[in-house]
Amino acid sequence: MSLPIHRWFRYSAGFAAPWVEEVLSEWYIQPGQVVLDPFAGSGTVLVVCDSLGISSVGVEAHPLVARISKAKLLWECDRFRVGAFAAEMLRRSQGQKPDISSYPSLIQRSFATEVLKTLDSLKSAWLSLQNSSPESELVWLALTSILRLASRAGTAQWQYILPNKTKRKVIHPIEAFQRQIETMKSDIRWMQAKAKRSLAQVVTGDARAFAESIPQKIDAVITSPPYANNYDYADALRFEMTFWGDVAGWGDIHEAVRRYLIVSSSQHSSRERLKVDDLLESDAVVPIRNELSNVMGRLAQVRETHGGKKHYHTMIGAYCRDISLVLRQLRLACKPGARMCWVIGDSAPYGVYCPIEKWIAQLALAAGFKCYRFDKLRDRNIKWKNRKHRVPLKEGLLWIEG
DNA sequence: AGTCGTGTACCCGGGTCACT
DNA sequence: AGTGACCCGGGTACACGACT
Repeated sequence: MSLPIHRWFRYSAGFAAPWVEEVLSEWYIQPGQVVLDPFAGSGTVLVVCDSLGISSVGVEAHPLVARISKAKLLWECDRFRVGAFAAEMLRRSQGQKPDISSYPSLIQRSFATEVLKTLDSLKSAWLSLQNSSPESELVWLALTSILRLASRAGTAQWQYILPNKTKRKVIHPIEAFQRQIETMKSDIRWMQAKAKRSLAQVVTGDARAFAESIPQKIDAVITSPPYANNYDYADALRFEMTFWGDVAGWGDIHEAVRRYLIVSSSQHSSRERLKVDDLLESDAVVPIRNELSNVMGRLAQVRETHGGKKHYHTMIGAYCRDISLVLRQLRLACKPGARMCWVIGDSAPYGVYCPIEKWIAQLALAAGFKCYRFDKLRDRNIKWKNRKHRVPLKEGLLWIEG
């Protein structure tokens, strides 16, 4: 998070930019070739590619995350215009009459009254100035990125907002905003010294159905899908989306975000009332049907012994189905002989082990890729004493070719 | 050089309430 | 009283930087 441009928005996902650079170098990816990330997130792969003069495409289903990555790729703009836009916005915010009464309780509870008034004035000023220019979007990003710094609410592990917990270090919104603008101006200058223009394209779309929307044929893929049962990505930016009025409460999140994401959380599968039989009948899961059916059956049994009745049994089925659909899209989008690197982790909801890397590999072969190799990076589920089960988990790199 | 505050791709749910 | 959707986290340990 300390690298230029990458630091414009803290998003709890992804991999390190230097590692992406290493992989591209190992593969001898050259300018003229095209790199794809179907789970682009805040755009780390795309920013690295830009810095190397390599064309890239990112697909991101989360509308706000996609907007953030698009903004990060506006680094070729005039940094003085960014500064001028921000200055005008600050000036105009002075004259605003803030009205914070209509903010949902999540926002009300997360900020001191005066802080929220200041943020509301900044927001109103931005809304009155906004246009389609790069500086408009970059200043939007600046304001979006400082919301948590200015919030008194605790940021839980994995960046869930905990409005009932408070944190000590709260930065004044104006100060945070100005600092962010300066950082962005400085990073724009840094990047413009490295590269002439952005060669990246972000598609706000569903990874399960993107192939038709990108004209280029892909040489290489670097990506990391959501891990099964690791995190509800639709919840990740609920705080920011609520501030901007994109959603009013938890209930809107599914409609606004989650239904576009691949199924990886029980919140998703329970909301969609998925059926075991429908999932197992999907031809996308044929290559792993026996083992998947076995695991789903065990999960369905085990859940009866738990109080919460989480829908892990359908979650895992839908996860495999969706990953399979993504792999098919990748086969359509990639050139023959393309290389892929997937950063993946396995999972064991209710202690029932799901061999995710094995399943993804088998689904990749069925989708038409030729071969694979898995390199374990580290063990997981070893760190805590209070973990719910003792099933060893891991994270690693799945290299796929063909 | 200790202490404190804070964040971390931890891994995993449960509580509650409206509605049958 | 049973169910499930919505809402909101738990409990833990370690690294690291800021502050005594």
